Amino acid sequence: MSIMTVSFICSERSQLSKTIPAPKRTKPVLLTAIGRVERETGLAKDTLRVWERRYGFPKPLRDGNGERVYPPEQVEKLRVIRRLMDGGMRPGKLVNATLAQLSERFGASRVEDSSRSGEPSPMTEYLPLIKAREAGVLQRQLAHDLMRLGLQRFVVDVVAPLNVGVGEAWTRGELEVYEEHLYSEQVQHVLRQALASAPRMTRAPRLLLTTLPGEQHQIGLLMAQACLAVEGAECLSLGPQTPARDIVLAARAHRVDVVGLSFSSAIRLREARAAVVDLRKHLDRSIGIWAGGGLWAGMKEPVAGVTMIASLDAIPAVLSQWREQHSKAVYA
Amino acid sequence: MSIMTVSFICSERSQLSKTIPAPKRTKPVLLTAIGRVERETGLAKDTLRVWERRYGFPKPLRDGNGERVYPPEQVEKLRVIRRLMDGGMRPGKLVNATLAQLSERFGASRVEDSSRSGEPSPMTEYLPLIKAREAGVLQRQLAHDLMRLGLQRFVVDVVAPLNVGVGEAWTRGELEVYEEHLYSEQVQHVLRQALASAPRMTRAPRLLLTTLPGEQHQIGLLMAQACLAVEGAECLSLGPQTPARDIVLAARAHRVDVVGLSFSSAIRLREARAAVVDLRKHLDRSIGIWAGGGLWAGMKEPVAGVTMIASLDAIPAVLSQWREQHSKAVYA
DNA sequence: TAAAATATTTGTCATAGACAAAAACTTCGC
DNA sequence: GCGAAGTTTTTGTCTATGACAAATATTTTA
Repeated sequence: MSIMTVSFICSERSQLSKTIPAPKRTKPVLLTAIGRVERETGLAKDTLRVWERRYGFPKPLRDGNGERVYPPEQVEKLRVIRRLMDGGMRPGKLVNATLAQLSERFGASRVEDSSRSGEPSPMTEYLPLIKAREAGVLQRQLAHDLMRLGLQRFVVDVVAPLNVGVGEAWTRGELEVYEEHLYSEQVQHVLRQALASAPRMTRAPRLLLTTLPGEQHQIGLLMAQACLAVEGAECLSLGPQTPARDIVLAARAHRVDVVGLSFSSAIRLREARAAVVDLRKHLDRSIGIWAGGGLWAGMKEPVAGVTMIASLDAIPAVLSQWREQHSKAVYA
Repeated sequence: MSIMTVSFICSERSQLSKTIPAPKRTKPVLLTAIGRVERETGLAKDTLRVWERRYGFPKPLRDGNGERVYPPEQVEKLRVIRRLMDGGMRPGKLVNATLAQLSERFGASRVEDSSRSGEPSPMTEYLPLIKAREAGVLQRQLAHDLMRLGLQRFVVDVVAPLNVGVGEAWTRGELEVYEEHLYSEQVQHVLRQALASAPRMTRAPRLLLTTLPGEQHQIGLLMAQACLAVEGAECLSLGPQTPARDIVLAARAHRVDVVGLSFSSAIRLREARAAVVDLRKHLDRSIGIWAGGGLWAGMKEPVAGVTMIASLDAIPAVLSQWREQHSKAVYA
């Protein structure tokens, strides 16, 4: 699954493309099997079954083989519940509410951030652009801010708060998934372009950047890469979702000084902690681990041998600290 | 899970970064719970349990609660089996072989492609660069070929065969996962830069590009975007893994003419087919669906109302056919 | 030799019970 | 009233075994 075998090549010319013109008619009621519901909602099969047992929802129909088939309303409600849970609510209070009642709760998520009207948040400027579905305008505005502020400030003052804001807006039900996808794609585009034109540094430390399996979000990675590049660190990105074993192999092969990992808030703190602890066990002691992402701010007990970086702001300090500690041993 | 809540911001300055210097010592035998094995190997929990029951492998230890804990050798063997299965072999023949025996079978995958020495395949040129772990050199070589050939030919003649070759080399055990990750990252980088400098077209058809949930590979998407951009089609990419429901919403909101989906060979044909059929049911009839990816070449029965594009070569033809069919109705 | 029929392999789904970690709630001491 | 400590509830994930249908392999038939 994690490996690419994209093959756009095939031998027979006659089969390169085929279309059948007439779309066939099917009955309008579309039922979804449990496997697909899992993929669509992100709720594990076990969870769906145990909810049914405990709360009586979802209550799927059964097909000829006694297998669950979920009508679209239930899938939709599950999707909404999932959203609210990502915002911190608990399923027991949600499953027996009607869709209308659930919608009311969207506003209940923390709204204080955007209403703190003192400083003009990037959200007030960008949210309309995202909602207006103007990809071109959005991208130009981002590029403009990048030019105006420089890469470092652009990432810290614009992109980072925007990510938080977009995530919150989504939790409140103000943004569709596809709007968030589109936003994400535009930001990535601008960041990658900026990184391409940044001069390639070869100063220590050498960093290997990636995310662990399950963490799909590339933006955190790109933001970190940008901040590190500005400070002159040599970055090597593997993209998202590298298995721990391969991180260890890659770190050795490329002789990096530090492995940098990015975590979004979509991952639960406990799992993230366990994964980092695991990596620390396997990775050579001489290689540092820097774990970045806002979720670490909420952690009580730090992990031994791992530097938690809860804010991009902290990157320069961490970098110079590393350089100070290693300057005597290596260069002096 | 599919939503970004990356938050690199936190309120307390004092907690922005924290390190504990001394890595604690733990016993060297590391056991893995079934959930993590699923994530690491891509084999579903149900599958792991049913293999244990049927074939006697894997045979995990049990912890205090009677839960399975897998020693690293077994996880490693599962990883190898998974690889060989991706190459078309069946688990029943593999699980009871030793690791050494399994390694022998790597060569059994199709090798004819690379050995067809008549034409100089891009693989012969690039594989050493990937193995040499020279990210910079690799990227420069790609950029050079891009300049030399132009975007269209670069994608069709270099990137596409390279993807196939890298996938096959990985199946044969010649490439590590992290080498493939690194390759993928460099290619993406070059493609995105090329796309950025390509002029923005506004000719019909308007396309919405994305992949379905479960399909993570962005390269196919980028290659398609490149080929379409060259032909002047207006592309809007949502990035990977947009749920079907959100594709429908986005297609309506952005008033696109066609939804383009990319599929890598990592996904099974049957599942891909089912997903496309499902999308066709939900999407407005007036909006076309183009499904790209080599796996379609092996399909017997096409899906009604969906254009299967098994090769990037075919994109220009499909485009001009679309334009011909729609020129009378819209522009004349 | 190709197509059709049969057999095997294989992944996924079902049931229901159990348990531990996290969250929520209660009590206690200051 | 407030924070720490203890108790209860909630919740996700795990266990076990049985079943079945789709995919693949094998044999039989034309």
